[in-house]
Amino acid sequence: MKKDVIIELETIFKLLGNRQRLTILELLRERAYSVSEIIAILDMEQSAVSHQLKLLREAQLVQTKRQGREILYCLSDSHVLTLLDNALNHVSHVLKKETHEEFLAEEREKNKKG
Amino acid sequence: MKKDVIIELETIFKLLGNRQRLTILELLRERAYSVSEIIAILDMEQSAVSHQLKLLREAQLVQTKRQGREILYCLSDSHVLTLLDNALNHVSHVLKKETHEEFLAEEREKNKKG
DNA sequence: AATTTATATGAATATAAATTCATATAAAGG
DNA sequence: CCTTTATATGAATTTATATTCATATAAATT
Repeated sequence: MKKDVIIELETIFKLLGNRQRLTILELLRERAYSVSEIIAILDMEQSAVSHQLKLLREAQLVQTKRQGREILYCLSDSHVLTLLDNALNHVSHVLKKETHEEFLAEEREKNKKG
Repeated sequence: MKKDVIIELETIFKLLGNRQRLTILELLRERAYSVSEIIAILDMEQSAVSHQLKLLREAQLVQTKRQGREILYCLSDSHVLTLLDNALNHVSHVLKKETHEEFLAEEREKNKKG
């Protein structure tokens, strides 16, 4: 695989690897929301949300359009949705076996014994 | 979406959001490789590879089995492959429009003017 | 059982990313 | 055109992640 593709993959996964951004994307699955709505619904700091949205925008994961005073954010395309869904598949698969929490608990046990 | 699912998603995407780990996973798509093979092929530090493999193992993205002196690593399941493929779809979609590099160049231009 | 080879781990340091705070911009409404 | 409201940005700080180095472990070979 070419290096620039790896870099692009890294970029997009890095973006998705953040709770705040995931939560925002998850919200935007539903419909478009304005920044202030996002802030209110997800109870996050204005500046933090704005910074995160900027990153998502730059990576073309979300799009904006102005509506009066507000700026509406929505998902750019269905690829992102598919990506999230597939990740969910994997996650539920992993969760069925054992949760990350259980795993970490086991690790702690091992360390005590060892 | 439940919080623990978001956390799991975060965990997996965070893992995938790293060039070294992506490159390792990409290699393991082909077949199983021993740690020393991975080190040689990808020209990475032994310790770095070992640390990354540990993370991938803990997240159940890869599995191991001993073969004589060596330890073979392979992908755990097809979910990971699907995930990578979907991400690639998105990436090629984004790359068609414009590369990240071009985008950043544009941003720089904007900043000069503004 | 001592040595070699392959891999893993811990801890320190370096680097990158997130958060916060202050401030800027830009459109809308008076 | 001045003020308010909504959002964005820059820079400093905090926090998380990666890298490196030294060392540990564990199986295989002698």
